[in-house]
Amino acid sequence: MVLARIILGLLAIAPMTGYDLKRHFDSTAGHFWTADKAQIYRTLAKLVADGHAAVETVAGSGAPDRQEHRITAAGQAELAAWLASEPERQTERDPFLARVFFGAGLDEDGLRSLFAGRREAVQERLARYEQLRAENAATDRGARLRLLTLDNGIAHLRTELAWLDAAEEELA
Amino acid sequence: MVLARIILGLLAIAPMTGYDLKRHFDSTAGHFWTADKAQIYRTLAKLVADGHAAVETVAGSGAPDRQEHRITAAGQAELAAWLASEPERQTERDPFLARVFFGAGLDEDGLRSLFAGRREAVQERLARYEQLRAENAATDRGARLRLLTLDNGIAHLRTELAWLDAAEEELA
DNA sequence: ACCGCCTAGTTGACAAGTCGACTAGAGGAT
DNA sequence: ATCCTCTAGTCGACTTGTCAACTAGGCGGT
Repeated sequence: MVLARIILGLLAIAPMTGYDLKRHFDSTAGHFWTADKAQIYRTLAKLVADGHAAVETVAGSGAPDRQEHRITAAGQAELAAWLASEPERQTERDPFLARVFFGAGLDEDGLRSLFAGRREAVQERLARYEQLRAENAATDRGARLRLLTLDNGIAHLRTELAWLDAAEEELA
Repeated sequence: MVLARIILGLLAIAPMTGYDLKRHFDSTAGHFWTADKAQIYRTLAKLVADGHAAVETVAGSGAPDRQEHRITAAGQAELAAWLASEPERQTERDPFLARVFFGAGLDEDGLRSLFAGRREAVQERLARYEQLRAENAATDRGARLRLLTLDNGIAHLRTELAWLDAAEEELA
């Protein structure tokens, strides 16, 4: 389960609650993984059950109590083993491209709005990533690697925009 | 369920068996969707149950009998409705980038082989896509749209290679 | 004669992910 | 006073996807 390893990785950066993790998946880690909060909490429980993480309840001042999870030595070993293992093969799944692939079933207007919607979504994402990019500096090797993945996202979003330009021109 | 719509779309191009569909997901449609054969057969059964597709057993000459599925009028309507509906938002999930994100947990050699493996996988894919691209001509609007999605894959793979160059140089 | 591969499909057990509802207190706005 | 949002977490039902095993006949090679 990749999610479990990613959570371990995040816990290795700093101890966190499920809520914190969810925010990471919605921001800093969002460009390479997404996760439902129910799934996050269940995975955290499993990590604790497996001895890869430990919980500590921290009384919240004002806010609810926090269930802080921190990675254990066993978790650290597990994370290292995963990093060194054979990468899982990626399963491409892009519903937008699927729609384009069958786009012959749409009229000109339908296609146009399909592309327009994509363009908007991509631009929005790109703006977010560039913002993030500007806010962070590559202080050490870890930060540099994390920024590299963000640069990867940015590069692909730009490629997508360029492809949209070409596609719309070809269909015009 | 996106898979059901994609299968409908493929059946709209030509009647097919589950086996044929699997081959499509492993080749022509592989750059935007993948599917397990068990899932394909179950989805086909559901499409038939919903009246979106009809089965016809064709005696195989030599080979086993073929369960040819063809799209029905109701299926065609369903497909058209999906194409015109709001696109589902994409869930980015890239285990390779996840590994890079936590790459600080790897030594120089580990990182190098991670990138090298990715480069190899990307180059292989790119070669396959370019082969496919060369084999197909844009005869009509449908074919042109299908080729556009392939071009999308090619563009992103090239971007990935360029990013790998930059990343390896930065880490060198 | 036997092995392995291709076509074609089925089944069961599981793993992973999604959705919505629900609890609960604090703080801010109307 | 009431409502909304944020933080924090839990639960159940459900959908989707994955893995491995299994059937079964035909074809080609050794």
